[in-house]
Amino acid sequence: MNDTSSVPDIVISRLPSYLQTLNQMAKEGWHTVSSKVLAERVGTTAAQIRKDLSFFGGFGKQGTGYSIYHLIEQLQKILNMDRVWSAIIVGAGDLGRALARYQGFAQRGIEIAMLFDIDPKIVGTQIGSVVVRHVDTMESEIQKNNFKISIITVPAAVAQIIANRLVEAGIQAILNYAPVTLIVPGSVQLQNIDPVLQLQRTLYYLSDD
Amino acid sequence: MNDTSSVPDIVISRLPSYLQTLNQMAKEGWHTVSSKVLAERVGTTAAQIRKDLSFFGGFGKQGTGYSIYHLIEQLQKILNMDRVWSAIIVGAGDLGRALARYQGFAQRGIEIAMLFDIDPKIVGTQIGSVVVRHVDTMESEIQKNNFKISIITVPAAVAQIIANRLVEAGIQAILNYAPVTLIVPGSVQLQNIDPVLQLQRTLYYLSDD
DNA sequence: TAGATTGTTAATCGATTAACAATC
DNA sequence: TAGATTGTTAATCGATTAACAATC
Repeated sequence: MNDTSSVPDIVISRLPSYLQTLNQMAKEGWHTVSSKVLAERVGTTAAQIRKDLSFFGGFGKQGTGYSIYHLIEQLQKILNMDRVWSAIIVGAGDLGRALARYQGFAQRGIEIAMLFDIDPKIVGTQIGSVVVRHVDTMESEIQKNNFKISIITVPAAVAQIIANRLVEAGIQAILNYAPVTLIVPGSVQLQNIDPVLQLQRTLYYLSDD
Repeated sequence: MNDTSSVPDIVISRLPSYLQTLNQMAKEGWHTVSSKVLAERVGTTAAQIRKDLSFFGGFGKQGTGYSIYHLIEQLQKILNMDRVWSAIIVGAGDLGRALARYQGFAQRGIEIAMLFDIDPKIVGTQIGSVVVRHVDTMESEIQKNNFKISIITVPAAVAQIIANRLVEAGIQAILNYAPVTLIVPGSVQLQNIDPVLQLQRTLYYLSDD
């Protein structure tokens, strides 16, 4: 997953949540924040935040902390978030349609550009701001528009087939909602969302009434 | 989060995915599996699987591997998954409704028992197999039915307030879809799902065309 | 028996935390 | 200046991996 870079994967994975909290604090009117205060809001430790940021340079001032505006700007640049990314959704079932209408993507820099499905009955219908396209046109649209990001919301049984086609067409990041372990090349970023799996992780700790 | 137990949290968090793969293999007709083969399917290493399982005892046979049926049974018992758990959903927007209709919960042992919302226009309407109830009745239903698990799909602005009310009413596990960092007592299991955050984690690795 | 594979111990690796000199 | 807080180094902690005797 992480070949050349010297920054650990786990550090990268924490930066977006720092950014989210910083944006929230900016909206609340803060201008400056110490690693201690930021850590409390994020739910981590001051040392970890300073360590994580130090992989990319020194963004703070001793005695004062960090300029929130400046840190947001820097983190966005580091994470390639200083631009809008287009994403496509494959599978226009309940979940795919709910995601297509979800405003949170556009609000945070991800544009849902297209939505694909195989069912001729829904191909052509409007969901949110996009029209459902037939999945047979998926590869050509990916290549024509140079899409790099795809969200998979098809049934588990066909998720791997779709993933193969996406990778073949040039997709570099996949957010998979199907409850299966997808196999993709190491060069492709794979993130999984399975609410059932996440709930199952908590059951061990629950008291049986 | 993990007070008394000697089993690391991270081990517990991997067991449900082992179980998922074992169930898949059972459906494909396998009866026995080695740690090596299971590891390949799960996407981990044989050593890690054997180490993880060894926290709970010896489930395999040298030279043969593991009986899939037996291992499934044992893991389900360990994870408190040898029963059906009821969960409630708070927030009947697009996402809450999509989750209420999602068959994957029931198929894997989670029953969506109730769905709450504050909007009088949708209270009383049927979504999947449940009727939307007013959120004012949430606490009393939690206590009456002894619900332990809740899914939060309300807007970010009210997610913390809802979380507080859920915890106060006795909920022990929360699956949060709102894009905010919730503060809950250490005794409450919190899992977050934020698709935007997960996609942002991948942008760092994408090549800009 | 010979081959395969477990469960476990020891070695390695990597991540987190603590501490503090530097400095705003 | 005195107090606060950074960036970084070293110490600690915990998780993963490797190795292998035990044994099916």
